[in-house]
Amino acid sequence: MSKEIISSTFPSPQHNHSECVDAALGEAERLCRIRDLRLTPLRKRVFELIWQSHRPVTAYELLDRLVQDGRRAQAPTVYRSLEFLTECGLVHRVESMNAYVGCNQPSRGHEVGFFICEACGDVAELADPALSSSVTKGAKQLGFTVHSRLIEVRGTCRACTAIKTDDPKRML
Amino acid sequence: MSKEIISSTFPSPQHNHSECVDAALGEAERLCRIRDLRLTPLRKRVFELIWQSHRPVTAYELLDRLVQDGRRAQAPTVYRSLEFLTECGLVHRVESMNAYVGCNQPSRGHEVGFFICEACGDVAELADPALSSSVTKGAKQLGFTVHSRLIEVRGTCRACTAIKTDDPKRML
DNA sequence: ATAGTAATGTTATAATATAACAATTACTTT
DNA sequence: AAAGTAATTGTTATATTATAACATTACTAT
Ligand SMILES: [Zn+2]
Ligand SMILES: [Zn+2]
Ligand SMILES: [Zn+2]
Ligand SMILES: [Zn+2]
Repeated sequence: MSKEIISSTFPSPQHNHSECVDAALGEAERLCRIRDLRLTPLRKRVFELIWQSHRPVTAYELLDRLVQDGRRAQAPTVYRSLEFLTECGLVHRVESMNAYVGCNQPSRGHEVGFFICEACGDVAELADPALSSSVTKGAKQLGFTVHSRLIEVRGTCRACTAIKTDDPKRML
Repeated sequence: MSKEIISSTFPSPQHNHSECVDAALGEAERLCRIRDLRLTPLRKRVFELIWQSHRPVTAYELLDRLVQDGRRAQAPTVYRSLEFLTECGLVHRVESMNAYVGCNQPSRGHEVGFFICEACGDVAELADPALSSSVTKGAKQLGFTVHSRLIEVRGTCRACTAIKTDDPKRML
């Protein structure tokens, strides 16, 4: 049984995003139930806000939206929720952006890489064993024991390559 | 002619670091001369400070040292020098640490990955075509055009694995 | 109900980074 | 050399990202 390449493709521009949100929320609730983790209303709301798009969102953007909700939120509120969500694997931090994006396959423990479109800002997540093993091989040369990997690739997604016009959803 | 794996090994704990500094400085001056870039006294000093170890150093640590030198430096002074040094490839930014480390092979354009020892803090740089091509392959699956890659691997270097004692140079 | 734990609220501040404009220095042209 | 120009650095202020510390509230378990 060969290892599988698990990838979230980039969402097509016309896709029905509410399905993404529903799926992510359902999966999050299921996982938290199984693992006996508490997806409180606040944490759930932060998770929903992160899933409002496939673009990473910053902590302070989330804070603004919580305040718009009518909550009396402050920075620590957001950072605590983000800590919870990233620790249980529901959300990933994109280091090169200081921002957070929903995980597409939280139920599988995986070494992910991110592909970040510089035209539309969307991120796809790729768990490719070949990529992991390349890292491991590189490490071996150095006599280095790998604990964790961070891979963030910047470029242009298929859709944005297709529309060569200057009408991206957002410039980074 | 097969592509070469270019790697800076982790420095041995007893290595003569002043040789690293001399080599880096010499190379920096050579490159700047060739490319007609201005390695001013300030920039050179920042570069030297970065090379005081193989550990990434933050902008504000550099600022402190400049002030210790007797300069009237402020944050923008440091960030401007860092911008110059990173843009001409003499220094790399380690995104996951908000810190900066000297480049070991600035004369070659390369897609580098960083291996960061969590025990001693030292960083090695690896330019492995196999790693780059794994990224490219992953991208191809997604229909993604790669502009740049960021790879930061955390773990334990050979020396720190060897000394299982709790006497690392520095804990991260 | 009461005690204990986890989560959230609240205030303050640390750490990282940049904008804007002034002064100085270095380079070019005369 | 002097003047003009561009690049660099100085300076002040502020934006952005993140955490520490302690108070309060909500949930659990006896
Ligand atoms: Zn979607
Ligand atoms: Zn795109
Ligand atoms: Zn050295
Ligand atoms: Zn080490």
